[in-house]
Amino acid sequence: MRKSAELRKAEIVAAVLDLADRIGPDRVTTGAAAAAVGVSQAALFRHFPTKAEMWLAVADHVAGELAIAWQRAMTGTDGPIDRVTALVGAQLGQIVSTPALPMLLFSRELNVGNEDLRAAFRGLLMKFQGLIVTELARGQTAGSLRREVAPEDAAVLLTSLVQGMAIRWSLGARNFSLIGEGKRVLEIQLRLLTGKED
Amino acid sequence: MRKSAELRKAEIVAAVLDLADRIGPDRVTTGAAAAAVGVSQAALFRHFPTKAEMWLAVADHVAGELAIAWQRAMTGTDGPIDRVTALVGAQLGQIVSTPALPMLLFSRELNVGNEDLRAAFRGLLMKFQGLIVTELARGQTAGSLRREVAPEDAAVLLTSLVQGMAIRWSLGARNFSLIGEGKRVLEIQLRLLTGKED
DNA sequence: ACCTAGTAAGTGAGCAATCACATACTTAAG
DNA sequence: CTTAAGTATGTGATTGCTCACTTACTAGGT
Repeated sequence: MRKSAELRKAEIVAAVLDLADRIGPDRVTTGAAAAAVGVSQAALFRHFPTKAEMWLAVADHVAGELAIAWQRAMTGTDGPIDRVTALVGAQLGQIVSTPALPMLLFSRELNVGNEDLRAAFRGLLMKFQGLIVTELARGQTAGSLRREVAPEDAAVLLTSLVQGMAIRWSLGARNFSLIGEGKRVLEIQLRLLTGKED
Repeated sequence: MRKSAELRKAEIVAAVLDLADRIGPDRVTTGAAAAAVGVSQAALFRHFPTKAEMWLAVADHVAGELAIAWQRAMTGTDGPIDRVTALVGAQLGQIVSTPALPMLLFSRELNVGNEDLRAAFRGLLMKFQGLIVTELARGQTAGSLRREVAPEDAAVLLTSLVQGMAIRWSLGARNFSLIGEGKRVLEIQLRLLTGKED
């Protein structure tokens, strides 16, 4: 069947993400992606000049989805601590709906000899970290975060938590709710950071 | 030059780990590993029947090194909190001396269709987690860990910290001292967990 | 008529694994 | 102590396979 290029590209990107989750990013071949979409392998190269460009499109898509989720988290909440909770929740939600995300971020496979892609993903991580630091700093001046912990260090603890939970979920046959468990542990960490004993 | 099989195997394992770090585990070909050792590609199959068996030997080596490091951490310290510090420090040290470790542990590439290897690495993670939980539980009965945090949850926070720092170090061109920064952030987290304000 | 999305059939490169053969060590007999 | 047989480690060439990417050609939409 013939479809518009835009639609096909989106289909391909979705298929690549799905395959990356199931078999690992580096095992995603052009043939496998094409078969998942239902076209010939050669058809892929109508839409992307090289496989590397295809991955860049995937990165673009992921970056867009993350930006939307972060935006929603920021506008839907008041107060720094609530915002941090929402940001972490958004991140966990994105991981659940795009389970290949941790592997894409953490596997060097894709990034070796693909500097653009590497930079794209690193930029995403740093942006998230930056949002968290900003909110924590705001929280500290408002008195809701312990004074003796630097916002940067607290942000490291929180982003590590997301990564740790994601990896645990990814490796461990996904036998628990990432969002549920993540939020539970996040609350523990936030209680430690705010000093509240509620 | 001719060498004993034992020596060669060790050389190959070391070369594989080095290559895995530099180009990514999945890009380690038998040819590349052989070249790194200085023998022909065919020679590899004198020492390992298949490439998969070669990776199992790598896993064995890594597991041995980790076990030694943990053992040293446990016997060299008294008191639960010091032991946790030493265990985390040992883990960070192993990552520095075997930088491919996080990728091996967290990348699904190698593990898909290689269930033995996957099980080997997952077992290592669980063993580490178990050691931490045990020490934290001991610390809690001794009163040095806050009562309201379950040892399992605290262990998740601590192992996540290791993973988060390792990933940050791995992605970020290694432009900081993993051990130095890791221990600094670990101390912050431990202060939060113990409730000590020293 | 003309572009656009598609295809079938390649091409060359890189891969794990095999094979026939070579050369260094080990061991046991004379 | 020498030497011949046997074994352990190594090699170059090759095989069968998969991959990204190309080329020549085709059909649907406007």
